[in-house]
Amino acid sequence: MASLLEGQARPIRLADIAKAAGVSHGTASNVFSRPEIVRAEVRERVKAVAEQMGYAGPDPKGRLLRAGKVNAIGVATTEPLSYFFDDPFARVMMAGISEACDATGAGIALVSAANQEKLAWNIQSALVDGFILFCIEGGSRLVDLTRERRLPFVALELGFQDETVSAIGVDNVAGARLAARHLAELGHRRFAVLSLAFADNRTGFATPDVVRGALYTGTRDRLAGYFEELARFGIDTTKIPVYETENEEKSTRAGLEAIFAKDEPPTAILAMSDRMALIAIDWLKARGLNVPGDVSIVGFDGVPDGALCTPALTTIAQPITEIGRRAARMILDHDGTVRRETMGVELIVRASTGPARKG
Amino acid sequence: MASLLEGQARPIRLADIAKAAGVSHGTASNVFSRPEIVRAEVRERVKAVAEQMGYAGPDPKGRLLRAGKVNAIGVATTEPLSYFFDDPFARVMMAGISEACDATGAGIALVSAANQEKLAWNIQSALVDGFILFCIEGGSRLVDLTRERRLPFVALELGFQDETVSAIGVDNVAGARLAARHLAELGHRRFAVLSLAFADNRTGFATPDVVRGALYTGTRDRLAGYFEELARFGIDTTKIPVYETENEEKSTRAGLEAIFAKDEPPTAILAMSDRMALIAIDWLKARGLNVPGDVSIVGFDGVPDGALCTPALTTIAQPITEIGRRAARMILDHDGTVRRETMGVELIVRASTGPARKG
DNA sequence: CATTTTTGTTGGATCGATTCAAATTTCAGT
DNA sequence: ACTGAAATTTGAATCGATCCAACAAAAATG
Repeated sequence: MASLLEGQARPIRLADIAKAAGVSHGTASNVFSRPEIVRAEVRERVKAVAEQMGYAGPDPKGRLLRAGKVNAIGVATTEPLSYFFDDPFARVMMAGISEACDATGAGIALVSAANQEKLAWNIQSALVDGFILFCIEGGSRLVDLTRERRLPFVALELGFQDETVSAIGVDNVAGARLAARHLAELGHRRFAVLSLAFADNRTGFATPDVVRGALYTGTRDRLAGYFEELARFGIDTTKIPVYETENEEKSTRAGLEAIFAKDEPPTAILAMSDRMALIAIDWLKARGLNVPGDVSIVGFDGVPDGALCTPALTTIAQPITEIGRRAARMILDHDGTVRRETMGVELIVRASTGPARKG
Repeated sequence: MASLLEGQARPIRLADIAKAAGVSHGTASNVFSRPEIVRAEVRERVKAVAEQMGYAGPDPKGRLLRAGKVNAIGVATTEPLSYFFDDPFARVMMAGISEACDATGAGIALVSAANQEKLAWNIQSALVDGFILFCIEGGSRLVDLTRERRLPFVALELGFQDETVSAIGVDNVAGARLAARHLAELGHRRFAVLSLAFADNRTGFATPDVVRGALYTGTRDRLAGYFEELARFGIDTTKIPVYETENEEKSTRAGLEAIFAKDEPPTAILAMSDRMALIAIDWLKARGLNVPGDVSIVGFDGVPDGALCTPALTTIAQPITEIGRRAARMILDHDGTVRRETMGVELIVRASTGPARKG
């Protein structure tokens, strides 16, 4: 008899408990979700029955459907899932998001995908109340996909002209100017820029055309900031090589090779990310060049790793954790409005920059 | 008229589309989930209606309830959520889990909680098909809580006697012996152990009583391994100080203070985690002691940071990524059986260990 | 004792989809 | 034109809970 029931292996539902305890659905539900409104005697009886039947407690699946809210926010990127645990920038950002979620008891669902179809499916089927989008490469596609879900979402890095999407980013122009001025004031006159992409899947030296047609306005703004400030020091910015990388090892090294193959190698490098800056330091050291003796470098982002490497990296620090916190809160207490926030940045002078060599 | 409808702001459901397009629920559903079985003409009509009405696509909440499967695995810990992004061990483990999830298209939900009640609630209400448990502190409570969900789960670090829970861990005894032998063969005779906790919330020197009554068998096994091997070299293990820490900065430093305040300070430290070992290196350097000149250290875990610090850490490496992968797969293709896997470990000799000082 | 309040319980409606057996339509073959 | 098989479509049942208006019983009030 018992074996017959066990053979079923059907999980026990709230309705089963109600029937067995001789109460209604409603009362059984109350025993678990609002026990205080149920008479003690009944409550105990139902609980006992539940215990004895091996009831696992109200299944969140059912509750969820009824409630409409999942109480979790999705964090999505086009990179593989491990990106969240590998990339220093992402990690600090996630710490901020975690903090806000911890505070309100919300969960975090990581969404990503190796390929395009899976990305679409994962976005479509993620059980979340909203999304935070890491817009790195292929960001525009990610935004389009997410928009179709008609859930609140925030894009990190407001690299989109599209004013209809909520976004949090930093003042790229101001940050870039800070970096450029710092180097110019140290006497540098020959520059090179390690740039992020201006559009999807680009790499190599960027022409003015490319810059003008930039899809990623974040990249464009940083370059504009560099150039504006350098121009104020009377530097001819049209001569400055700008190399687009994929913000990873290989293309960054290729960029450095190309830049230092030129006739007049730079004495200062403006890198649009700490990642590239760190790779550059490594590359220069391996080439026997001294940082900052021969070449100075300024990064962008302010990831913790920058403080630990040798020499420690001078950089433009974003308030990464705070951005994460705000992004999470934007989703958590979403009020239907589009928000676009721009955060300030800060120049942190460490050991990777120094006075330009005389001569 | 339109304004009246819009005022409702009720999200459009599949049923609305079906009605508007003049087809049944079933057909409308098929248009989205199995488009190939619907006649092209009908399919296009329904899609057009959906598009025009601004339908966001089938809501995963409904689908989920019906399907029963969430297609996501929960990773839980008693630490705050940011633990997953801060702790190097956790990060490598997550990379492994991510890999397995990416491969099958499953999602990852991070579960954690600042306080006990929230932990319970978060575990109870997490929308997942199973759990991977990071059993650090308070692991037993986490296991109890999870068991109540009656979902498949795996404990990482099989630190539980309880043979009824699935777990993946390493051969702690063998690993510890490897570490101890390495130091003994280098001529060391005076040791100290930086230990993980033997039970919840413990810290300070551990007495044999404490060790015998260990709740965490993982810790007990490592210590047993150290002692067994050292005994083979004729070392009196009863004299070896064993200090339990919370595996973080403060208590580890306190442990080092206490250990080096003793009459005959050790020339070799056996640390049960790389984290503690790294902190120890730092502490020793600040104290003017040379590693490995004055004191040798062996860690346990094999986190990437260990390779980067100075001096690079000699350690017992666990196949962390592989453990993560397996744990995820155990949940993903769960067959109802209890699995307990023990993985091998490896001694990685780097620069933090050297011959014992003469005299 | 009749009447109002308070407290506890009930059962049906609902959340938003998927599924499947049965009904219907389409179509090839004669 | 007719038949049987194949291709589509239908509509009710289901997933597992919560909510709420209505009702019943008990307690408080006049």
